[in-house]
Amino acid sequence: MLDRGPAAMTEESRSRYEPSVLEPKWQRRWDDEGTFRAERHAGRRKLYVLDMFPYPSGSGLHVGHPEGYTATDIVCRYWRMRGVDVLHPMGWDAFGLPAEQHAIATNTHPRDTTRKNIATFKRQLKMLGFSYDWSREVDTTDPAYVKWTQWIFLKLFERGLAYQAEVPVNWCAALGTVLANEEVIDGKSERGGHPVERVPLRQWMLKITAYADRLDADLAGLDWPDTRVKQHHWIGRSEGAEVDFAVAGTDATITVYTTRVDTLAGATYVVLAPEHPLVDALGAAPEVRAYVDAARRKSDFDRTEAKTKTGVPLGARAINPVNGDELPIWVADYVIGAYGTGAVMAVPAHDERDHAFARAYGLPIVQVIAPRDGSAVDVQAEAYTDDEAGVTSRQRARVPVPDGVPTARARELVTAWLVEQGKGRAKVTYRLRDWVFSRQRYWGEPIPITFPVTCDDGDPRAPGAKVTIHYETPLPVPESELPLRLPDLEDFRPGNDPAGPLARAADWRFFRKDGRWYARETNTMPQWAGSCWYYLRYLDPHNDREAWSAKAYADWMPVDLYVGGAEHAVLHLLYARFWHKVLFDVGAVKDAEPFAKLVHQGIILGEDGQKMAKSRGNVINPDDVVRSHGADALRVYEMFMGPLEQVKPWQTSGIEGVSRFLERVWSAATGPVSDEPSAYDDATRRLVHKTVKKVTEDIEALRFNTSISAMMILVKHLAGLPAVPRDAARALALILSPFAPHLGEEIWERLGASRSLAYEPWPTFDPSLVKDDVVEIGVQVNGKLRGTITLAVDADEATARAAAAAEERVRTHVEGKTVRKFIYVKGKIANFIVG
RNA sequence: GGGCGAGUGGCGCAACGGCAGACGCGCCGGGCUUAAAACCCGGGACACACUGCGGGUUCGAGUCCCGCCUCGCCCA
Repeated sequence: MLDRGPAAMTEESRSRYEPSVLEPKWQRRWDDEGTFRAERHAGRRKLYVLDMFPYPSGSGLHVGHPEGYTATDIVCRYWRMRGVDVLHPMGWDAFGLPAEQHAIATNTHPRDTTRKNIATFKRQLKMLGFSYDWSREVDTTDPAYVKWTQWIFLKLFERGLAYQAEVPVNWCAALGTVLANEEVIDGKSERGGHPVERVPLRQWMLKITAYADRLDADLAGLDWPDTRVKQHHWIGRSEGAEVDFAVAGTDATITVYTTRVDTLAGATYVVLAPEHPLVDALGAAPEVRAYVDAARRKSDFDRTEAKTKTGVPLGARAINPVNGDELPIWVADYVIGAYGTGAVMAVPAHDERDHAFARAYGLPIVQVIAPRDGSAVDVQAEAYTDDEAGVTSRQRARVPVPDGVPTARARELVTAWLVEQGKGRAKVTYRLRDWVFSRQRYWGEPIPITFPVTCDDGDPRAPGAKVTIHYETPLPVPESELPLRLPDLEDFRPGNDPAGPLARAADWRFFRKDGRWYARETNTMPQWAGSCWYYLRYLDPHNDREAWSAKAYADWMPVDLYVGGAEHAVLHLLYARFWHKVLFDVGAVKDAEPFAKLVHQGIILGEDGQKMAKSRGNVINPDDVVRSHGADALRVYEMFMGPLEQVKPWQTSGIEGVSRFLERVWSAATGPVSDEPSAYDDATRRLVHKTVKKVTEDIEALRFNTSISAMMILVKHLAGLPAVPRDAARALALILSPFAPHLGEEIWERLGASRSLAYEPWPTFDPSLVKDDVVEIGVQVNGKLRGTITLAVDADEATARAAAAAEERVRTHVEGKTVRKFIYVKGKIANFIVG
């Protein structure tokens, strides 16, 4: 390995490549000179290149972070050299559970932990030489930032998009906290295995469903990978109908939602969720009570994923509006109360789940759809679910649907009939649910809402005071009072009060205004909140009068390139788009969409091909790699591993290869350099131009691995020359600099420059030098390669044919046969078709 | 079960429908060296076969189309 001892200053080692010396030197220079401060210049193009900002965890940077960050850095450095104004900022997504848990475990304030972690992350990112404009750094936990997150919440609140609702949550009494669905396994807490109950809890909700259509439709205009499709599925728009079933002998009505109203005539029973209000009214039998109680203890996941669906008959009957059939009403927990209407019509002939349930409980199966091609199906044995190929059959109902109508058309007819009869209506539903926006946690943005309080004893802060908080009357905190800061708590534990730890800060929670008492909301925002709009704060990070100015917005938005992990494909990217659209409606932003182009970097696996994890002991630490090989080597290696979007395993031997390449660059560019025109021979000149072309095109297409391979070829050639032409060395320094910026700068300086190359014009290539005059092409006989010939790139067909025919191995395959056809593609191939 | 993506040397991976395996790793041989490391040079030939499997389109398919298998991610 490289010797980094004091011997570094000896005469002999002066010309050695020492990243540990030159990398900090250039980082300091960029800092001191403010090289990467983003500024707009009249008449120039702009480019906003955004990285997903990290959560500053205690374990520091991971080798996965520099992958996307190096890619965007290359793009930024390249376009700056092409004369484009570039905005490339970085910040911290610093609220969140890990810091809070660490705080609980070590009894340190999350603010201190967060500050320390940010310092570590920042040191590590600087060590890698990324060209961020650090003057725009944002921290989601900074009160100056929280102020505007809260301001956006108030905008949502004003527009009726933030509301309170009783939502069943996973409450674990033993842990004294609410758990996420992923934290509940088999009705027990993931940690500790304590029982978890579904209890309704007052929550803040964001009405993202109001934007479902726009979020779906606007995906079409985005230059995004398959993430677009994922979001489309996640939103899950479906067009269906609500159908009203009267309950026989009562005034009650059961409304069901279905996407297959064409099968309505085939409904043979109706199922209510255990939570459905009619269950209490219709089913007093003890076995119904017991069933409903048992269902209450199961999670939605367990209920819908259970292999065998269970249910109990209620005894009551519902009337099918389409044909007057009386259908038994069942209660089954695979129907979820919070979904749709909490009731479904069951058509066992044409739905697999209903079919299984009908078979299990001996319910009738009636076919009303058949294959268009007339082939027979046995719905008693198996549900016939093909919607595309189905047509109505034996509907035997009063609706105007004859047999043989395609299902889609049948839905229109049945829906129209229901509307006419006042027994149903068309309805669009979404898989997307409204967003539960509150957390019963300490380390998050306080929700800027207060509630009136009535308190018999005068001061609600007094221990044991009898306090009524009027949650039904939420009042926004005035904008002038933002930011609403977190109180300093000693104890961050989520106590046995589902209202969260902030409820214990009585002095913070209760306050008096104009002689009346009020209580603050004690829920905090989820970690997503800060990341929903950080890309906007970068535009104008120090503005204390508004979240960002209109001018700053016009200068840089929208984001031209957004790079980050695919794990955020749905939630973060959907939430951010939602907020952006709300801000659009508020008039605060001018584009319907924030992120024009999106790329997900592939994750880096450990050397064993497994996901990196401390428990597997296969984690590569960037600090170690920089210490042993330097930041430039880490950057170049991560880009050389393979395509950016691909999942790739780390190979320590691979980074050694890249290190060798950088050393060869160093010795070629710092060895003998010639200004003699004769030293710049034609072959070298052509190779330089070809390499410039390849690297230019590859950077624009984000194909970094192949541009590095092209530079390796160039360097190998230059290293074999007695003296490297200065212009060739300068070109190399420039095209290498986005990848290995420290090395690029150092060579550039040693070649005689006095200024950073960060804004040096990107080298151009001469198309005539890139094209070879003479090429070697393959010669095939009947499509099989039989030899190669060398000829002028634009040689005509006759010349090519003569040369090809003269080739020894070609001749032996052609001789004695009739050439029926000769195919010649200039510069590509020659092919004899013989018969 | 559904959606999307990917299968190419020992490994990471290259190949506008046109000489498959660029570049790197590893391996083998050689040079330098007393020796080793580092470094430098060279090699993986010829014919046949060959880009997960089976079909198809084409003068020509790793690449396009159809079916299948395996793996990965997301959803259920």
